[in-house]
Amino acid sequence: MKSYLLENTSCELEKIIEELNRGREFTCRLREMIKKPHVEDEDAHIMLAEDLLRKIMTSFCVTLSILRSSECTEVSQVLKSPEEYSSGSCKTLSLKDRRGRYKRRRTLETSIKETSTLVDDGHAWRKFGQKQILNAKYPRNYFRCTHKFDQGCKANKQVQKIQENPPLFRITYYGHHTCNTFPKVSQMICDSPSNEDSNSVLLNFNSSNNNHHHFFGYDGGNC
DNA sequence: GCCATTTGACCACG
DNA sequence: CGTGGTCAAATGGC
Repeated sequence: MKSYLLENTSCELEKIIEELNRGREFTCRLREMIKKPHVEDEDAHIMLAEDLLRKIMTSFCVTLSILRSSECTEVSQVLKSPEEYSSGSCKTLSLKDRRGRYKRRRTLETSIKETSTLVDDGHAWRKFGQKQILNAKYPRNYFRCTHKFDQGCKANKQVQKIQENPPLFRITYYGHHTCNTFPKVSQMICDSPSNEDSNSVLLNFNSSNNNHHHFFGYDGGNC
């Protein structure tokens, strides 16, 4: 268990260094561009510079995301594997016994949005739970990033219907996306009123809901 | 057969 | 001890 934590931490450190190096590289290139007094195609030159700027911002963004989300408690979540359970202090528990064994994350939301339309926010979410909440009319739905396990992305969100007429949903985001999967450019096909059932439509969210920073229309999904 | 969702079980936390 | 967050077997859809 402890070794898992260490491995993951050093892995994150590597990621951070890699990302910072990338940022430095882009910055160097941008500097070279700025140095050039005259260029043939000025428009292309500007576009290239903006592209580099975007990449630099992305680099910062990714680095910060990793740093922000690298608490040990969350790390242990990501790495919960069968081997982890069967080794070390965990005795030979039956599969059934393992249910619900986890470290609870900090209850520090990244952002809260309220919306009347549930449309795609560009990220791939995987529903992992639904819960009836005390004094709440509608159940709360729990989602994690699809890339939680393959890329260790720690982004989570909860979606809960607050009222029916007019429909209102509260979306609470936890953590930032550290996965490298770029969100698709959302088509913003809002208002699909046929989607009445919150249980079945919750994978489609509004891109205006996202909690991401926008840098020059940056199309990356890492922040 | 694979992958996503559903749903009851399990457990951390206040 | 109650509530809410997460796990994972069962189920469903493709």
